[in-house]
Amino acid sequence: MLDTRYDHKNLEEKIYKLWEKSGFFNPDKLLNKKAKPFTIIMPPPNANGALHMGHAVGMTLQDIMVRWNRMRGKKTLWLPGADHAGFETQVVFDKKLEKESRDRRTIPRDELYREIWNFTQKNKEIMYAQTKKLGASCDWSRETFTLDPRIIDIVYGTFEKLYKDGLVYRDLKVVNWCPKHKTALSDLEVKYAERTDPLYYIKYGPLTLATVRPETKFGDTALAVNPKDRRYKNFIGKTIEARGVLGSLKFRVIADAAVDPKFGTGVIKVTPAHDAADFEIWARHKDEIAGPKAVIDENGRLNENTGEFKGLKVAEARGAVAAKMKEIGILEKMEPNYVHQVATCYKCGSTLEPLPKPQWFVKMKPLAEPAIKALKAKKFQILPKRSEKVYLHWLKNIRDWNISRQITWGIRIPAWFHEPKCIPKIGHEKDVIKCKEIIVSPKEPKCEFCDAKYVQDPDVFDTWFSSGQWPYATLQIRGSDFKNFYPTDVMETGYDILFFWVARMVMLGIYRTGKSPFKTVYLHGLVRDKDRQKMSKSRGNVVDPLGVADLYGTDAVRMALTVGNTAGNDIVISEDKIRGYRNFATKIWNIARFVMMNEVKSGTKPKFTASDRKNLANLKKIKAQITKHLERFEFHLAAEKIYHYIWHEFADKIIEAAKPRLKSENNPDKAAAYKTIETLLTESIKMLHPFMPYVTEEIYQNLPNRSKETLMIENW
RNA sequence: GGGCGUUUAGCUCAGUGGUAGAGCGCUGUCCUCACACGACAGAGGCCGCUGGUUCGAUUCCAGCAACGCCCACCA
Repeated sequence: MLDTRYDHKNLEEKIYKLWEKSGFFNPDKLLNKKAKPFTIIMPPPNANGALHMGHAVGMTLQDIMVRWNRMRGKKTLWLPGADHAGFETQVVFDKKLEKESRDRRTIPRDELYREIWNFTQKNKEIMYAQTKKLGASCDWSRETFTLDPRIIDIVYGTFEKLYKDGLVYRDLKVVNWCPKHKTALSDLEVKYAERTDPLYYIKYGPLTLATVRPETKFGDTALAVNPKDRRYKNFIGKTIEARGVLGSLKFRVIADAAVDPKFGTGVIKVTPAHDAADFEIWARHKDEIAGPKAVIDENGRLNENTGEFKGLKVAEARGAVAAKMKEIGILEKMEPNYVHQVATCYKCGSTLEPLPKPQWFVKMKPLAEPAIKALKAKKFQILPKRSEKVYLHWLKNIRDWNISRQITWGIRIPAWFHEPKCIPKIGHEKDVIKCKEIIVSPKEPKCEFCDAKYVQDPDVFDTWFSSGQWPYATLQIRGSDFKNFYPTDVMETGYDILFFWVARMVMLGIYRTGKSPFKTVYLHGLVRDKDRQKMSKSRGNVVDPLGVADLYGTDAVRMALTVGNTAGNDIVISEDKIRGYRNFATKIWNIARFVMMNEVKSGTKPKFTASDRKNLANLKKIKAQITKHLERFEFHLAAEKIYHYIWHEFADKIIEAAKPRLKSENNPDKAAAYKTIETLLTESIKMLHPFMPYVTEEIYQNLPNRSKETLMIENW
């Protein structure tokens, strides 16, 4: 006889092992080879820490879909993995180094790489153990790390193809430079913050202009006005003489439509080295004005082009330069409270320094077009539906993607630069002009014409460039998986990475395979604490999903994360809610206990009453409703309905009504009462299994007559 | 400057063109032999505001307000 309490602590591990041993996590074990596939590629968690509640939400929803489809007889593959998470992991590891008073830039590359490798492998194992504890029924035989050599091969192949197709190029642009992390970032990794700064009005000879960044004036190469601005019509094309902080200067006044006549005085200074917009203005007027002249270095300090200000940090230099301007009488006025948006690093919040740097860029328009078409042609859908508009808007306005990162951790870019010295091979003295400056190749190239070495680009890819290829890459590295499981059915992930990851998977997936990598994208919300705060390590409000699972059982945590959780909306988690579903686990456990206690051994032929038949028919109706909810990705409604049915219909009404009949002597009526609740129990735990797999499986294992090895493979 | 979301019971959230739901909390009675992590009974909501459509709106439409989020090279 079962105990009065379901003992999750001692049973969960045992049950998971039972599932693993059964082999049914692997779709190849399925006997029906003609079964339709159902595939989910698990978003690989970053191997730089433990799983958090957000992961638990994703794992739960994915496992619900996977278990349900497996029970429906589909050839179900859920492929797990882990992400090396380039920049994110580098940041975590840099902090660790900082605590040990070490600096990544002074550690030999190979050594540092090995250290971080070991760090991620350790984290990976912890994460996998946590994933198992959450009950995830994924196929561990296909587990893949994003730095698997076979994956890197595919990523390199994509880069080479993009290069050949002219969709990847190296160019000098003003990029988002984080002076703390000392790397460029993509536009998506920029977080704009509102700041209140002084707006300085500075005299440039006869003209006055407004700027918040007087410290960059040493890099000015021109002044610009709007071509339609009548006030300055006579200045266009002229050169004006101005008194500068370091002596007198001459600037040409150019006309460019990008200048807003309503801002400040309608005149701006053009500083191509330290402002992306100015850089583009220069690009349009290359023959008229000088190009980027850097005055700020990678550490965010003024360089040798700034005279006495050399070595000052940008923030310090600003006031110092302004003071000097005031002293020499070129500071006309200052508005102290100018509110504007400043680009900051999404990780550390440092003000980003726009710096001119040669980087690798992906040309996005040609990749975005098919991704837009695919959605419009309903090749895939995004839930919630409203995020489709967000997706389309982003793709329509997409800009080229900087995929170079100046860090160690990641997949090194397979590009090689020709050494400066060029000693021709004998007989090729005239050919050396044909030596290629850059060669894209996974292996070190040799020059045909000279003995120069090629040196590999020290930079690594933006992680999202490789994880953007995850669905097809993970399937292409193994036998006939690609043929059997691609395109996948569902991509389940958080809405916060719609652009970072989902859109890029669609673009790269279509580019390499011709097909969208998935049919449905389901975006879940962010998990918040009871005060609606976003959970984060820096806030210190993270609830460890494994900790509460230890307390109340994984099933309770999963159920609490499912009920009330709708696509695209944030979810608030509280211990009270989890405790409530722990009570539900106990309830279903005791229902099972009651049914088993009242077992009527077969022998007496049951005589079903009208209400027995009604109850059995009603169950089918409920099940059809649950099925419909699951088909529509309404996990919250399905979970709530099952909960309500089991507790308030099955237990409260049907079982209560059956009690007197079960107390009578052995007869056809008693047999019918038993048979009815036995059937309802079996069906209930089947319906509940995708949501609360452990307790239902344990009940199933104790059932007097079960037909399958595990509940996991019962027929839905 | 664009776009989006939310506003329903004390709290956190589901839901619906026609008597309003869940978890936790609250009140009362029961330690009745499945379950006190329980049973039964109950209190508690002008379903943000204003207009419109409709026989009828919390649900559809428009406007407004509050809170929140995303996107954006106005220096």
